[in-house]
Formats: sequence, C-alpha cells, structure tokens
Amino acid sequence: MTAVEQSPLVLKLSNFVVLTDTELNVLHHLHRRGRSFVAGRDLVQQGQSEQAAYILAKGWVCSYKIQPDGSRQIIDFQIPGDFLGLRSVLLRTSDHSFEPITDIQAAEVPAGDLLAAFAQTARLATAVLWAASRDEAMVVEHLVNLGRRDADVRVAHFLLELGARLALVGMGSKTGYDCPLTQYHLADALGLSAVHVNRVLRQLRENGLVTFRNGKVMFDDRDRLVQFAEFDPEYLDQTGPLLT
Amino acid sequence: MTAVEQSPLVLKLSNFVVLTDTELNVLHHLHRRGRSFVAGRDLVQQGQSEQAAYILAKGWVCSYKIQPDGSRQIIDFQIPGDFLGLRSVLLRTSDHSFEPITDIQAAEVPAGDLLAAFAQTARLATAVLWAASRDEAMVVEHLVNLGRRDADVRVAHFLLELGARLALVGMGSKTGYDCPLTQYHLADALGLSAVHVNRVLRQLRENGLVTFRNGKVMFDDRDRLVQFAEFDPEYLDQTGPLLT
DNA sequence: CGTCATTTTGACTGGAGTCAAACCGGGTGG
DNA sequence: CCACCCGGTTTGACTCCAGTCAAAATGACG
Repeated sequence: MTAVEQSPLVLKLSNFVVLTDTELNVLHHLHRRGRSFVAGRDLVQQGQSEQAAYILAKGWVCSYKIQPDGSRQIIDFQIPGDFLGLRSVLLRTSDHSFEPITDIQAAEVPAGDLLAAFAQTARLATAVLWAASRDEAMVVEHLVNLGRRDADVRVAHFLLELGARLALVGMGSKTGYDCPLTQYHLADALGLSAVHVNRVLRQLRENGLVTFRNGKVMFDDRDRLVQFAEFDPEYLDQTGPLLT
Repeated sequence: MTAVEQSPLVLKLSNFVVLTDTELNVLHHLHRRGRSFVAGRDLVQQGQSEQAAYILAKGWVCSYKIQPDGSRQIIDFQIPGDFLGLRSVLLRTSDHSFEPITDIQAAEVPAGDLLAAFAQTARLATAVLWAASRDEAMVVEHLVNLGRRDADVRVAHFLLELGARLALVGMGSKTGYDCPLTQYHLADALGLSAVHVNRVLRQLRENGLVTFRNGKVMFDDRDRLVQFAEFDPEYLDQTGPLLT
C-alpha cells in the first residue's frame, strides 16, 4: 500500500519476521520525521549523548573513533535500513562518532517514540533487537578480521560481508553492488594503509576474484572469492525463531 | 546481611546504581543455582544456542572464535561479576565459544528467571543493560586496539583495561592484580604471536612500566604506562544517570 | 585549464611472524 | 629422592608482510 513497504528497514526486518499491518503502521509512524545531512560533516560527535536515534533511509554512514595520534579506526558502516545511535538512545552512551560518507536521508526517531513503539508491539521490538544483535555479531567478526587475517583475506572478507548486507535491503546481488567508499575508507576500517589496500585490490582483481573500481564492486568469481576469504555468512543469517 | 552483597556482580553494579533491598533480593535469587566447571573444557560450543546464561562468581573465562586455519581470536575475557551468554539468552544466538581459563564457579540463570527478574525491577534491568553496554564498548575498544595500535601500546592498553575492570569488583588496585592468563592468551586476544608478546612484555618491564610475571601484573609506573598506552578510561566509566 | 581528491606504482624500511632451541618450575611416578 | 615430562617462558636468527615516503597518473569539477 504505502511507500513504507519499500523502506530499507522494512525490507531488512522482513528477512527475519513477517510484519503485520500493525507493525507496518508503527514503522510508518517512526519514519515520519525525515531529515537530510550532507556528506562529510559529522552527525554525532564522539562522547556526546543524544536523545534521538536515526533510521538511515538513503546513503552511507560510518561510525569511527579517532586515536590521539590522529589515525582513525572505522568501527562499522551503516547502510540504508540500519539504525544510527540505537544504543545511545537505549543506554545513554555514545562513544564514537558518525560521519555521512554520502549525502544521506534519515528518519529521526526520538527516544520516547522508539520506546512507545516497542511497547506497542513486542514483535517489532524483537525484530529490532535481532537487527541490533546482528550488528554486534558483525563487530565481532570485524574484530576477528583485524586480529587474525592477512590483508588480502581481510579485504576479500569485508567486500563479501558488505555485499551480503546490501543484498538484504535489495541494493546488491551475487554479482556485485554500488559502493561509494574510497580506498581510504577501506584502509581505516581494515587497519591497513591506503597504499596497501590499493595493492591488495589490484592483486584480487588480477587474480580474477573481485573488482573494486569506479564506485562499483564486481564479484568476478564469487565462489572462489568466498573460499579464498573463508567467508561463512552464518553470523549474518539470523534465521531465528522466524515469527510468522 | 547475606553474602550476596559480596558477590562480584553486586559490587560491579553498585558502581553504577544504588541497589535497594528489593534488587539485592532478586539478585540473591538469581545466584541460587551454583555450578562449577573445570579449566579447559568449553562451556558453550560455538554455534550452539543455550537457554541459560551464567553469572561468573569465581575464576576467569574467555570467549573466542576459531578460524578455519586453526588460529584463535579471543573476543573478550570474563571476570567475576560478568555475565556469560547474556546475549544468547536475550537473542537466541551464540556465535562464539567460552573456555574457562581457571576452574570457575558460576550461577546458572535460566532465561525465564532473568526475564522475570527484569520484569520485577526495571532498575535492575537498567543496571544489567548498562553492564552489557560497557562490555560492548570494550569490544569496540578492543577492535580499535587491533586495528590501530602497535604491539607494545596494544599490550600496555590491554593490561590497563583489565586492571580497571578488576578494580570494579575489588580484585585489583592501582598497583597491580593477580592474573592467571598465559602469554598465549594475550597473543590470541591481541592478534600477536606468543613470541612477540614475550618480547613486548620484556621491553615494557625493562622500561620500568609494567611487570607481567608469575601470575601477577604489577604497574611499576602507572602514570607513565597510562600515557604510553594512550589509555583513556572514559569508555569504562559509565557514570550514567546514576539512579539513587 | 587548473585544482583537488583519489588511485596507482616503485623503492625502501621496519615491525611482527616463524622456526628452532634452551630454560624453568612443578607435578608425578619409579 | 631424583629423573622425567610438560606447559609455559625466554632468546636468537632469519623472513616477509605491510607501512612509509615519494611521485606520477587519473579523473571529477568549477
């Protein structure tokens, strides 16, 4: 019926839970307060505590921490359908910053609205918590990536994970996806230097595994790439008790 | 009155929230089902889903993931007062394994009991969620550690963080703490080889910063160590809306 | 056409891994 | 009581992955 059903969040949650009209209405209500932000200017400053979360509708964001020496570690990327600052709202803490990578559109969700929505439909609360738990599993996987994988496998794994996430909201397929990240973004996320990221990308490309170029990621040989990256999407699948 | 007040969990939560008799009673109730496990044998296998969480009362545990190539990445260490598998209970997923590092004692908390306790006192639920959010902040900091710090700073930072956590449950001070970890544990947690961990520890010791030996960690010059490690305990402080 | 961000490439360096061998302390069994 | 073993620690020699520095190439944009 309405455009809500096209919203990335609805698409994403639909992978876990069958949403009824009630929940769709509540979600529609949450999307009420649309806002826009331009690329580059931080959304929430490190350390600051916010009383509202955002549901990302369009564009890409990253969350990161700056080190005293000026280097940056990207914790995670947010793509359409993801929450921004959900934890800050629920738990009144925000220990990192958000930077829009592209111009973005997001729905602002005051803490009160969110809690009210959860109170209205427990199923929605469950679905959102699942999404949050998946985000956390991704942070853990990211940690494993940094701690125990070489640069080439690390990059490959990252590109596959991103593809899987995008596919959930209809923005990617088995063959590839659009990706506005620069090689600096990859470097900051993967704990590598931009120069080395470039070398690794070249190597992956020349080996016919994956091509990262002109804002597009193309899986040239996805099966071999999955094998090379030791990519096991289990931690993303979340086929929980599928509420019907 | 009872021994509950000595429980590490109570000690820890007391840092965030003033607990009333009601909450102390509920906590006491949760501690009812004491169980013991021996060092080395896994508590929960990777991938398995559990219907109970544990409150660690005595001993140390680590949570980790094994890579296809056999190497291991330790996600986090659990010390007395920490929950084990809290997320698995709330969200029905468990994507990593737990290994007792020492013999341990823990209280088994069935999912139902936990949810009932939360329903009884929202303040307790809030306190526990705070603790969980702190754990998550630590995982994020761990990620930054792996991604952006050299081995020496990484090790120093880790030892300081551990000390701060132990201090919260009365098991450590500004001068040092007892620590049953081997250098292999440090290596698996910090994404280093055991050999290199050893070299770094020697260097830190010879520089008069910190000594890791015979199951003890001694801060030889804590101020300089804090500075060297760029350790900012803000993410641990969690001085939230201090419910009274 | 110039500017700026981003990508690409090369040469060199250094931090951390690997391999290998001692060493040490505490159990344990002959 | 001593020899042995075993997990953990320590040290050295060598290798190599990834960082740094520097410069050129590319490309979007005003």
